[in-house]
Amino acid sequence: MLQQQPLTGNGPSNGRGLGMSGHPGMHSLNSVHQPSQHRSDGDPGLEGTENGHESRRDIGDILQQIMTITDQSLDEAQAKKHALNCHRMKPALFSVLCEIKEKTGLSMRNNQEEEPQDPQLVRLDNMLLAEGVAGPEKGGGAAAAVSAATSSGGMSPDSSLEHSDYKSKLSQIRSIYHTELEKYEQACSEFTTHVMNLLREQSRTRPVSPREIERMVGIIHRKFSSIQTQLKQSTCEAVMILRARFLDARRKRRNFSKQATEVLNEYFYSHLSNPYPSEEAKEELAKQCGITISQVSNWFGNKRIRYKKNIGKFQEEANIYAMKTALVATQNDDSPHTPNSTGPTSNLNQRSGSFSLPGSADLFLGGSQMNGEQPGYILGGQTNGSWTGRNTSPHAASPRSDGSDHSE
DNA sequence: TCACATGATTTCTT
DNA sequence: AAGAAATCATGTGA
Repeated sequence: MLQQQPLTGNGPSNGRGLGMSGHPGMHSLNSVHQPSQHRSDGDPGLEGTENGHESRRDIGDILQQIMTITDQSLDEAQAKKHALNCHRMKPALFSVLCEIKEKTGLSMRNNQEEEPQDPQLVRLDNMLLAEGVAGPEKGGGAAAAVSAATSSGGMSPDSSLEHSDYKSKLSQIRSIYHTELEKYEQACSEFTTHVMNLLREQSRTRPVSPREIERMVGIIHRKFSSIQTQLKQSTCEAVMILRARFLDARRKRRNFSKQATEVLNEYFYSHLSNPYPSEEAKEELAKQCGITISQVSNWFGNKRIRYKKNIGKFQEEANIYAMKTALVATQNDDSPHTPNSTGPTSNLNQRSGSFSLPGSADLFLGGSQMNGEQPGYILGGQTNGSWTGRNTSPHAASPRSDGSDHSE
């Protein structure tokens, strides 16, 4: 480690002090602490004279006063400050400080670099904007979240309640955020003004450039903006929690509408030999039922497994849908010019092309009661009561795609 | 409150 | 990756 230089010394090569030549009082300033050194360097200066002693005492006093100014009461300090301002040595001190500043100023200038905008802050800002917390009052994330949530399960009657609850909570967060932000901004500007006033006042006794004031303002703003970042962070967290809760609430199981279940059941029972809707059919069903494709898939998955597990239980339901579809088909037969306009499944039938009309083997459920026994004819050739011949793709090997699936 | 229905999720199989 | 099967969690009606 380097040996620290004695604070009071000029240093081995710094006999010139801090470039104080030309200022009559400066030699004395140095000599306050090191009179013996100065006396021996042959510089006549002011030493040894009455005047010199007096000046030395003056400067010493001034420095002493400056050093102890923080220990004094405000009134006392104010008085001292006034005295200092009026002191005859003040201009000298001021110009010394100017010179020192000139020398040290270079390093300060290098610190003026504009900091790039904090990416985290940018992210937070973007998020708050997207969530509708920052920026314009309406629309934005609230609507987006609501639509995202509702798209996965259709709009149930009470969803509007939850929706408004979400919105009110979000606007609560929003108002708190804006209040706090305003408070911070106000505090920031108050503090900035205060500091600027202080610096302006100080500029009477020490050199304070406008640029320096500007720099100080920048520092204050950065400090306050870090507080604002924290506020933004907390707000984002609150929004995330609210949103998660809202979406969780939406995720709660909700029975599909009667009409949706009917559409799905009609498809299921009219394709009983191969109840595996294609992607296209799923899409169409989803559209008709106001649910998502994955919900259609879930429904068919559940239906297949539950049907298979307890065919007897579903027999009645199967018959009802078979009759229904048969009725629709009969009506279609009666009015051949509007063949696809009657039932919910007509579109699907048309779409898939091979889906059958009345008399389809799928619909031939017969009147005989199954008593819970496995109805082989319902399940077509898969007499083990399972469609799980998944070695053939359900879609590709659609039983009626070749018109041969009439055996049930 | 309970049993059952039902939509969703998870794990495993093909 | 799609589907089967098991399971979970909630809705619903008695």
